[in-house]
Amino acid sequence: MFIYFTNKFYVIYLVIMNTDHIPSCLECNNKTSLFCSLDNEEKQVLSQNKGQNFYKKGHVIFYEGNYANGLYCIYNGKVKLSKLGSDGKQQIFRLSNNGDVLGYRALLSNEPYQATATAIEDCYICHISKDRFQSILKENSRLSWKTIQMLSKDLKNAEKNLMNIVQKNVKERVAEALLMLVNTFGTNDKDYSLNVSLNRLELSDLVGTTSETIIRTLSELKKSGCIDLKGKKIIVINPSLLSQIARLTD
Amino acid sequence: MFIYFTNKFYVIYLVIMNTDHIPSCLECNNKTSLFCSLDNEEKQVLSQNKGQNFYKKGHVIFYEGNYANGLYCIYNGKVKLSKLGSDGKQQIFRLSNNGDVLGYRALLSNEPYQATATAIEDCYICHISKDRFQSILKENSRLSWKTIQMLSKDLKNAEKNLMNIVQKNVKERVAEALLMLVNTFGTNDKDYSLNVSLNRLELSDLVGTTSETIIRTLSELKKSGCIDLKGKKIIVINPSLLSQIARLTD
DNA sequence: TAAAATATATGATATAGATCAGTAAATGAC
DNA sequence: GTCATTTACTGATCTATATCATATATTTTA
Repeated sequence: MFIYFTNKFYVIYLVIMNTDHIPSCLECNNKTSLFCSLDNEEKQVLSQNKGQNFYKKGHVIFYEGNYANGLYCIYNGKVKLSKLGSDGKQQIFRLSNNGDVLGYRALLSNEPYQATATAIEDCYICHISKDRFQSILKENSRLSWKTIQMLSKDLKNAEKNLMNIVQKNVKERVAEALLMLVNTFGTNDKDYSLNVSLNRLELSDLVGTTSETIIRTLSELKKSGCIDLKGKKIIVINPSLLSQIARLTD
Repeated sequence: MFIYFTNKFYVIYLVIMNTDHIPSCLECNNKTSLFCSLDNEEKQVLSQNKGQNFYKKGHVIFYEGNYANGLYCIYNGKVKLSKLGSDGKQQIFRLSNNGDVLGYRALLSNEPYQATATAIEDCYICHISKDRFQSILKENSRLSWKTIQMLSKDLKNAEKNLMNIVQKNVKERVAEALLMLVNTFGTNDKDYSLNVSLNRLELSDLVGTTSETIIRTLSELKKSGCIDLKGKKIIVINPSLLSQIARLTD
């Protein structure tokens, strides 16, 4: 249950999936998590002292510069990881979904978070204590292996992003980002629109440009028949044309 | 011994540090390598079937797109890791020095190399077989831990690079790159010039710009008294001014 | 519902840095 | 030492995209 105050009224959100209902790691239904390879006993250990929190859309899970005392694991929801530049402009590094783990890089290298994690929709997120994670990590070679795999994947993506931003123009990058969003979050069953709510500013933070340029580029892509725009909603009509524009096919 | 052919003559390079002289991992004098935490027995295992090769400046150690069947470890020398964009322009991701490990990301995630490794000076590089590395990795939690640390560090750098390229202008990026080069490779004892030989094109590939722009920026930095230029050699005179220009102090 | 606030869209202008073109200097061949 | 090749440098344009300004549409508040 979540109480939300406006100026004169207060509204009680009665959310169907309450934090009380987040199960132990043993019963977690996310099938792609870092911890899926653990056996029941280890999952039990991991679950001890597990924190479970609700984050409303727009709220911050952790801030750049703070120190990690644990690991976040998204039970349900979507999160953006971004870093604020000295000129106030954000850069989004990664978007995370159900089952994804947050803040592990900082925890592993024992440094402050170098990015801020913000809920881009209402989220239920578990918090696993540093000690429990590290004790399992030291003993369990499957978990270290999975951690290594996860880091490798993220490193590869980070290098690919760098490459893209240097070598591709905005239109190509936007096209690629849209395809990534479809891949990561899928589309709405009813109107086939992208299943993430990112506004134009956030899209520009993801692509590394400005909101005006994103807007112009989106309408250009609409004209060429790749996508359709219904208000802030984006519908990918022709993914193969998009991937051609993104130069993913050569 | 290395034989080098020119048009009409052939020259015999008699190199003082011959490949025959690369010791087993047990006697390796690199103190910062990934494998330093291993005990003698494990180092012995690692050394079995170890390949040892000489790479002349400019020669390629492995190519983007090929599959890894092992791990490279620099005994002595300097290497650049770069990726070729579709327009023919390179991007340098990382520069490696004595004791550094190459190609582990591809090995760990069992994917083709996504970057090309090229010697930027004459190198002696060991090659450790995939099997031996992975068998030790599975058993030895200290090695997995160090691997995780290494990946975390690289991931952090990759994200920092992305941030820099989006948020900083060329002058700031050049200043930062020069400081990084001093940090990583140090300076020549005689003339205090940078202890790496990168030409202007390679510098531009590192910073993510063109050689003309690098040249203009270097001469600008020379005018403001940060650096001095002697031919292709670069001498950092005022590092604190450089780090101010790079906006590393705020 | 209307009013206010916020987000999206579009047009005009500015600019960092790429590209093109050519000269000068350094390096290497023999 | 001389010629040839490569690399460094300089100047003149050009262009993608940021920035500024303003209008329109959508969402939120009450």
